[in-house]
Amino acid sequence: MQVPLHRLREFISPTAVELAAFEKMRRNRRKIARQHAIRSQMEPVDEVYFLLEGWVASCVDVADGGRQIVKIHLPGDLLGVASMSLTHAAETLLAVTPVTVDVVPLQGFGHLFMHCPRLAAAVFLSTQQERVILMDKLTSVGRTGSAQRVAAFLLHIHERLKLMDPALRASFDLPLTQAQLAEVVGVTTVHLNRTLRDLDRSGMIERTGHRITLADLKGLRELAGMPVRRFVREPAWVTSIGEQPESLCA
Amino acid sequence: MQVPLHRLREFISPTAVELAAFEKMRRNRRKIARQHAIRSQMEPVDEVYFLLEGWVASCVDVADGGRQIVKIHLPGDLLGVASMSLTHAAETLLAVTPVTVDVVPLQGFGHLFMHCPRLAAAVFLSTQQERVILMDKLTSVGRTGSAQRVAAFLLHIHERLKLMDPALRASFDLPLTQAQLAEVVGVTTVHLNRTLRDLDRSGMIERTGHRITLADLKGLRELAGMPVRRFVREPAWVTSIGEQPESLCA
DNA sequence: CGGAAATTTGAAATCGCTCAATGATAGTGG
DNA sequence: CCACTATCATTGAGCGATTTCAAATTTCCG
Repeated sequence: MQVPLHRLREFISPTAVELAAFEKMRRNRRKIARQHAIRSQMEPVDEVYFLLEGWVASCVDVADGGRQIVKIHLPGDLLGVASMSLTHAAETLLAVTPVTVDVVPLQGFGHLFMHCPRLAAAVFLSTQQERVILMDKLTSVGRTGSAQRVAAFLLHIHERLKLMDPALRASFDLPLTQAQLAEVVGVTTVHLNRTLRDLDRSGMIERTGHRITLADLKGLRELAGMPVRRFVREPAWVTSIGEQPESLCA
Repeated sequence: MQVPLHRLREFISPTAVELAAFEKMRRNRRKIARQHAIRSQMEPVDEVYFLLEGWVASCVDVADGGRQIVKIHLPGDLLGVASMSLTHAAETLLAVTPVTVDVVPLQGFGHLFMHCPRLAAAVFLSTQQERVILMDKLTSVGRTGSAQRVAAFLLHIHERLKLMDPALRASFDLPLTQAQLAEVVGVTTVHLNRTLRDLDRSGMIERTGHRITLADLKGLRELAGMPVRRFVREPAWVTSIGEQPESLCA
């Protein structure tokens, strides 16, 4: 299987040794059927997951029975990392499509983090990126209407799919049900449906089954109104240990 | 000045050497007047900030002129860390009260991160905690009404103030204007005002100027409907380097 | 082919927004 | 210390966006 390592290479260029260490961290492979949970909210946290194939929704339940999808994960993502700060998982990891993950025991992750500073920095930067994405999402949901939220989400997913496949055009498969899409953007299923219809009729998107075409990228970006984010590459502070051998806190 | 280090001690118990290294990281002290920006959105990122005194709002602007407050920072917080993944800042750091910060150059932060693995792990866990808080916030804003959101926010701030001062009772000063509170919970100023009035009339909170009393904690928690989060202490994977001397990725 | 899940539409009710105006409060300079 | 001014808090009324409830249609899967 082709291992999707593009997320690992997004902020630094790992050495062969580092890549090998990362590979060694992955343990049992696990396959999960569509609509099944990889790990449920409130379960004790003792592992994270490396997503090889499929789409995963990260869901937070609320008392009144509803739930919010706070993140759609694509291959290459590490799942469940935020819950490492908790004794019990913050989120349910739900397989939106058939999914393949590698299980990463916390011990393995921790060992890597403590002994491979550049990889630790790469993971750290990746999670700060997730934080920025969450901030933008919160802004989108808190301050804009449903059409703008849908536009923002479609553009976001499109960007991330392009990171996996730079040849990707304006069309892509969106394997989410409308109910799930509604949970992502924070509206009702009914209202989401109408919003999609309106975007379709206005010519900004086209739909054929679960295939979406972003027909008017510029218009969608204007509509969404979200700031453009440019991520860093190899920031100066991520030094190789060789450059500064002595440890401050041994 | 009393340095608020409770956030640093939340996940691990730092050694004297580690504390000293953390102290050395802080540089110029800077004072910022109420309603002034510490650092504005879109500015190049070359430092983060350690908040000593005062409250800071982390704001994301949208194209239509509105903005979302994605985080209220209290003393002890590191500000601007999420933007380390970007070339230009994601958020404006706005002083809600008169504020004192220490400037931390990225180089200094990076040096600490690369050479003090346990401190790096502590900072990492702190930022994963922030991610969980953002996920919960997104859920609150995406799936619940204004009264529930206000309840969730007040409870959250109350918890965090108690972390600073364990003796704190049900009353506290909330130095935010209603306009800012509205930007926090994602509603209009007008609607926020009515929501506060309703919570007040229903007896769940009391207000005297900027002093808030959470008169019915249980009722507020039930109303907010957010899951309870318990954070880890000294997780097993955070080892001292002495225990595992050889580096995997030197 | 049959049944379940997903999509789509209508109509009425509710929540939150906009616009507009009035009171209260706090900070500032004389 | 007071007057002045700007900011902040509060309320009303009407409008618009979104939800809720209910039902019909389509698609998907076994």
